[in-house]
Amino acid sequence: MDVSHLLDELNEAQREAVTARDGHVLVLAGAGSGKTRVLVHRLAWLIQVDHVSPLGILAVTFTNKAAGEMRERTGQLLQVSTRPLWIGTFHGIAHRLLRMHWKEAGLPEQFQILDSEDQQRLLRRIIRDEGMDEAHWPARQAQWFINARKDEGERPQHIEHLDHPVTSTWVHIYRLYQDYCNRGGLVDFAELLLRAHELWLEQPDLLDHYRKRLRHLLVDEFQDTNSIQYAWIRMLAGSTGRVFVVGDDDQSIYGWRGAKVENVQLFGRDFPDVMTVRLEQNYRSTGNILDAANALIAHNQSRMGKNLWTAGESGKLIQLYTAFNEQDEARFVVDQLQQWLDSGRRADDGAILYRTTAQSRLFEEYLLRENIPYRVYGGQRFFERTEVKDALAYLRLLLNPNDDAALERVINKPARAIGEKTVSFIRLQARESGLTLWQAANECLSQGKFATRAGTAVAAFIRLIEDMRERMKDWTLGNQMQGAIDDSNLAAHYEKEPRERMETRFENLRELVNAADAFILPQEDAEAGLDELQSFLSHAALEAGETQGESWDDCVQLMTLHSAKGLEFPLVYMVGMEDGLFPHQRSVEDAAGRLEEERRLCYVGMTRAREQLVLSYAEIRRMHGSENFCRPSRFIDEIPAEYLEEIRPRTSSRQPWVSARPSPVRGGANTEWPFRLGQVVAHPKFGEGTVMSFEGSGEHTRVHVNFPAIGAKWLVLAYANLQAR
DNA sequence: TCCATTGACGTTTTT
DNA sequence: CGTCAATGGA
Repeated sequence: MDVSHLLDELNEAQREAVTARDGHVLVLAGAGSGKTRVLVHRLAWLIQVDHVSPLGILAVTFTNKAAGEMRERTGQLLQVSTRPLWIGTFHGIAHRLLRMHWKEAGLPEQFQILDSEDQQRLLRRIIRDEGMDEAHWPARQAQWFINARKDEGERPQHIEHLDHPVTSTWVHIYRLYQDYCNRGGLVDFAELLLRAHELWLEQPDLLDHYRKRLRHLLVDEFQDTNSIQYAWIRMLAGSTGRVFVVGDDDQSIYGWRGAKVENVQLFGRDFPDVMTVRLEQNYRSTGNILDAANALIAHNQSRMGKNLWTAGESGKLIQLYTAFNEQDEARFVVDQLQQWLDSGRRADDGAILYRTTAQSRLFEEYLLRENIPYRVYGGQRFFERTEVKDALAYLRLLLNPNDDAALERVINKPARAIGEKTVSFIRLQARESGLTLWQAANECLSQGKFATRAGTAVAAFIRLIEDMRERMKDWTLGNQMQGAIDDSNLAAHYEKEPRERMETRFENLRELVNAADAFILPQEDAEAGLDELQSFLSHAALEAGETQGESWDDCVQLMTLHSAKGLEFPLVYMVGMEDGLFPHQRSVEDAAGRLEEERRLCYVGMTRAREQLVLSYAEIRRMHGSENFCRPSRFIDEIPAEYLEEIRPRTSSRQPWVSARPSPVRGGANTEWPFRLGQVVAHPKFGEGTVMSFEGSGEHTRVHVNFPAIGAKWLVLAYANLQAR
């Protein structure tokens, strides 16, 4: 068979990976080195050359977008249907397994997926019911604890150090929460993975079946896998499966949410005969950008090592702008973008990348003022909107009235005289008898435990749900959706809101009905035994949809560095390049490789740029209400000067502060600061440290000093007794 | 039950 | 400074 069309468009390293004959393959794919291309060609190669049945291949990604792209491009390349191929996200695949084997997994058939908002609300509820102080035991932290444990594959009984009072409290909450979920048939995101893993652990026959069927496993973004995902892959592979993973340890930026870069190294140890292929030729950026990025990332100690190169030109130098303050920074970026547009380039060629979401505000303001169209990534997704989740909660109750999360959400929405008092009474009953809220409410009714008015209201709600279920059981999904919105009279609830808000809500509800109308039960969901409604609800949870229906075309792109991963733009601004902001203070303080992860984030940002990269930082930034004197990011210092071109602010003579680069900032006209930023000072107790910033004035002046031994500390200048060195 | 004021807090995000 | 959630008076 002629396979030249599969190989022609690949370079040597890519070809080596795609055509690997046996064993496992680890592809270390640098930024812009054609990672997706390799994955897609590998799929095609397996099918067309090795004649592997598409049914025997599983390809896993992290995001729905990546999964869709892989399926799409594979279809284009192969010119055959990709439907039999199992391509999906870890969560999507775990979900499908659990649907097919709900009995073996110990789940009710109508189990529902809990998104993180649902999860947090449920936890807040539990913590309150326990009579615990929410300020001391925030639901957010409980959520973090539980998900982190689940990501490590741990159940409450597996967690040690129960003698530690804080840990044991969280374990207690974990246990209560899991009981709630089990009673109501609720599965959170982490639980999907953990259950899927346990399913195989406890059902060797089932595992064996899948091992025999799925001989080829492909994993995208391997550096982002967490412990349970890695364990899941290992288990499925067994000793017969062949695993092909693609990743880049230098682009691992999700350690804080459980990703384990170590898995990249572990892979070579845990799997025998791993062939490692490095993709280092970059097809995206200019030489200068790549050289600068290489130099930066070389400062990381723990890496597998890689050096990007390009056959293209070295291109323009990286521009560095020292802004007077954050307004000046925004003004500079927006002015330059305007020039870019004036020169005939497109707005969506440009991207502004920042470390924290809050930074977008000022740029939006200036872009708006200059009438430059822009789009902010992130933010709320369609299926996460309040009104959408409210309407879906009614449908969830039709399927599974024991869904406490859904019931809590809508039992009094719109107001139907079931106030906090009645609800907490039901909760108490449920807790005492180990029932779900729905069961407890029915119980209370039949035993006449409610006061007359409350009883009538609760009975009416129960009847509402049961009538809906009865009436709508044969309706189309779209009609069910519309019916649920109408019968519940949700509109009454939003009508009390401000006009504009109400209108958006109604608009979104109409869109929801449209989405339900247009929904086609996917074949794979049908195979897993789902009906339309179940499938629709699962989709709503697993792929929350586009951020906005907003027009996508020709807008400047604003996003965090994290969300920029995987994207590319001709013109990239990395703004707020200041120590404390980027790298973020929290990452500098916590030890344990956090700084290296920040550096990787910087590397990710730089390698998004195709033609021109612009870095900027502000000398003074207002944060949390007070002015901060900033030091340029250490990452700027790590980029060799030969790749940088400094752009001076307009008229430097008018400025009260001298630029921090190359010489450090000086107190200038202000004599209140006896030290320079970056100066080494000595503290009687903490030893020597570096001055990072000042805050406040007069006797309130505080100074931020980084002590190598103990970390960074804020000191009140008047008391600290610091000596210059 | 509702809006308005107050207060706490202040990385990163997908599923 | 700006946001969000919780509290409390009408």
